[in-house]
Amino acid sequence: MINNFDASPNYKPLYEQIKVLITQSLIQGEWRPGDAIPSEFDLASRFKVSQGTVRKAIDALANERILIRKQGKGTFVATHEEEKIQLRFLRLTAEDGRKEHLKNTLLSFTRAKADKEISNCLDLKVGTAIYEIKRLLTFSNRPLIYDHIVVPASPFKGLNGQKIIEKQGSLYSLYETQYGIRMIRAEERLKAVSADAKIARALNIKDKEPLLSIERVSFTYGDKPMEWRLGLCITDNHHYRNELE
Amino acid sequence: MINNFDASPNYKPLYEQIKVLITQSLIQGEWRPGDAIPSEFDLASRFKVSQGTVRKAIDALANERILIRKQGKGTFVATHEEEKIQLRFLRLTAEDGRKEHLKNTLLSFTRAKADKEISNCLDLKVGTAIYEIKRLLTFSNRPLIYDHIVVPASPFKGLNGQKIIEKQGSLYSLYETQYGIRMIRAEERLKAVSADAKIARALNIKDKEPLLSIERVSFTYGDKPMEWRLGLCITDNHHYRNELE
DNA sequence: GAGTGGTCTAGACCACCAA
DNA sequence: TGGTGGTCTAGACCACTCA
Repeated sequence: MINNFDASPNYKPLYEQIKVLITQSLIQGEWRPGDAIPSEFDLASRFKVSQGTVRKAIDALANERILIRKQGKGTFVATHEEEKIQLRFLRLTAEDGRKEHLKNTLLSFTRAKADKEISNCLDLKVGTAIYEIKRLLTFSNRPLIYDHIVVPASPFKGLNGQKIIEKQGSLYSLYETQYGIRMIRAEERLKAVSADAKIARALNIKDKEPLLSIERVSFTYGDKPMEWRLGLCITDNHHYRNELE
Repeated sequence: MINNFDASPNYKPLYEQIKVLITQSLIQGEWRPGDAIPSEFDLASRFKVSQGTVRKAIDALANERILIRKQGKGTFVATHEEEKIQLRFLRLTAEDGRKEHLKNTLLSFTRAKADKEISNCLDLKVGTAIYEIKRLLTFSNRPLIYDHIVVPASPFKGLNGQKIIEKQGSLYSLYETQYGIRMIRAEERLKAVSADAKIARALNIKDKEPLLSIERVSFTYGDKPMEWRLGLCITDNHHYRNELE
């Protein structure tokens, strides 16, 4: 670790370098989701910097919700599991704000090859093996979301419909517990669309009813895209909440 | 400024207290949008704390994009004006990502009294005077958004249709330059809806076409709600982009 | 009580900017 | 050259957790 202030034209602050080193350990699986990472002083001596510098690197990662600090206990690799709101990325809320019972129904699970569009989204070569999942999400016994999900096959080797059915929770927690893959952020594109006949039947609504279309690409450590999904949502009695800053 | 560690049950870190003091100066208009605030050392001696503590308070405010740091120059009160992307809160993007020429057309400007719903959203008493604005936003000569905007009248005394027409840019920059009121964050609720006859005519589309409905409440310093708006957007060739973290 | 993260200070030096 | 923000260090002490 060299503090090369003006030596190099692409100078990076020490704490940024530490941040990269910690991220690399996460990518390599040295610490898995839910694990405690070494204390700030341990990391400081390992990287030969002061505790304050390690602290600033961890601050940044904690801000991005990649790490979770717990006073008196330690710093932990974030998981979807432990989040109170089970579904971090699910922004759909009932108009009256009440809690709802969530259920998901698997419609299909297939293995396929990436076409041009998918390979572009997930940064794969055309023809790479992928898994495709279609499912229905039910809120308080009413189907509200039709999901179409695509992931590359190789990092999720052995994934199958049975596993998805058994694990009744979020797919993201399945990714973490079974494959050590955590999604750290996602990009979404929202549109209003009309339900086509097939979707309308699945969601038990009329043809042409307006649906909120949510296309999402999720990224894991190192900003690698790992999942594409398209959700079609009934929003007559629900809304997608968002906060702008 | 007292470092009352265990003295008080509702202990707040010093830097949080400093943050509140700075925010109060912003609310009271001591520094207006675009102004430089005093240097970290000046604030430190004013508040009788170390420069590092002031720094941490400013860090937090800079993260919330309330202040903007400029190395070598100073720290400034953020403005909508200086943001490259003129319309910070406008998330609508063309499918192909190209830049578009924006224009807005005022449909109506009226003075009215807050009903129950509005007074609830804006934290006003029922019957408080408000201004209502209806306008059309045009992207590259095609009308894409029908906006209905409500603000309380008293903080925006003297606002009228003429001013809105003259200032062809974002309403938010008008609020800042004319009234010193800056919106620091907003909450949105998105839904897919069907165009009713009136809206369809205004947007030059067929009845019942799906529209993206965006209901937004914007907040100024001290988290005070100051504007309600409902936007109805055509999304056949555009999408609302969002990032989840 | 030992160990962890959280706050606060003081001081050194670097990078950027303007006059 | 002087002033500003940006980085880094070292050390003190507080708050929380657990054995």
